[in-house]
Amino acid sequence: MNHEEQLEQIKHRVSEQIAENMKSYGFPGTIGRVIAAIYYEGRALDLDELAEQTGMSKTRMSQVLREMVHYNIAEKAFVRGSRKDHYTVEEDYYQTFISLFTSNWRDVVTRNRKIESRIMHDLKKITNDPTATEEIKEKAQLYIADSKASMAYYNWIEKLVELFESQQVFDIVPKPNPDQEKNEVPRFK
Amino acid sequence: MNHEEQLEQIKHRVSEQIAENMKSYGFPGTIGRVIAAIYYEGRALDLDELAEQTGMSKTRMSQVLREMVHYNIAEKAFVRGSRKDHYTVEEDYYQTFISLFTSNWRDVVTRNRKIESRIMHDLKKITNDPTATEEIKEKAQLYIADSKASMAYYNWIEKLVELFESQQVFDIVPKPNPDQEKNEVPRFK
DNA sequence: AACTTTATACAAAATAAAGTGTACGAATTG
DNA sequence: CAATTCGTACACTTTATTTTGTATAAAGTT
Repeated sequence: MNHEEQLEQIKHRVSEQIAENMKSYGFPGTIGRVIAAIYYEGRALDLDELAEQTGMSKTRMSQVLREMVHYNIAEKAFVRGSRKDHYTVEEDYYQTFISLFTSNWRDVVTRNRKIESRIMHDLKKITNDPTATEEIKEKAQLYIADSKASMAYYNWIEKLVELFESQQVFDIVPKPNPDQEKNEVPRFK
Repeated sequence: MNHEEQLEQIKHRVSEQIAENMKSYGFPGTIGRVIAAIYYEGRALDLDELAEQTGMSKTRMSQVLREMVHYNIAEKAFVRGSRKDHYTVEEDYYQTFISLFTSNWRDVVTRNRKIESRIMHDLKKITNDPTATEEIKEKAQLYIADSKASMAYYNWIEKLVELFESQQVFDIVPKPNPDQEKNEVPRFK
């Protein structure tokens, strides 16, 4: 294996590594391959190019990029002279990490608040029902307390999301070595 | 549907809700059902009881509980007079949240450090190879910079894990309403 | 030591998720 | 306005994960 091939192979290993990380985080590995492809090309790619680079179908690219846009880790880039959609990805690792988790957590909070409020409604109907026994009402009261505690917990997650999204987290846990390492965002290629 | 049944149905909805959350976080939904079952019973349960409560096979319970112990969200509880394994779960939502993510992130950091160090080794071999062209060496040098940046990033994640595990995160994002809500840990049942 | 009881390894089945190919509608071009 | 290009909806296939059933090993009991 010559040097050129060795470097290609390393690109491939990095790509797979990122894919594995995405899987660990509960996202499709293909997201990782897309990130790597765009990183290494160093420019916005269109769906055909991405399909080519990742060895996936164009259909799949369409799906994955939509997911990535939803998670705020990719965005359409305007490329003059082409009517294809081109995509760039967030190039700051830290930001990608933050976006993945915060958008996920935010979705969870939204969903759970809806469910909790419906449950709370049903429980209150029981505690206000004159035909319900004392025993039942007591139990319902306990569940109401649980539900309130859950709501408080979702508020906490929301606050946590804000800590990350506001970048305040970097005041608490600073990015390492801002002088020894390059100060700019790490870029591939 | 009578009141008793309504309360049962709410338990079931909460159970499914937690299951969905686990799926969102990239973990099997069954973990959520186990948490709910033990919460609602209010005591350590054995594998047979858990299988019964969650409607899963005993085999699956064995697997899931092992996973949960690995993620630090369940532990074996000693129950005198029984030789079955009994399990309790972490009852503090916040702690469960923290454990799930930190153990996951920690695994990612460990795995990636190993891979990066192997990649770094291969790249250094190229930069030190007298038969390699200048162009190749330059490219390798760029990849080395990338790899260093990645390492720094994994250090950051590790620090983030420490922020959560040390409970310091609660100094930054406090648990809400420590007086209005009950001060103790929320408990089901 | 034979008999239970319990947990889990292993293979197979069921379910869920990822990925593909065709087809169609919207936008663009000639 | 016919022809082309592009993205994606939809139905389908493939692959991966979850879950089960059987079999076995380890530990406890008689």
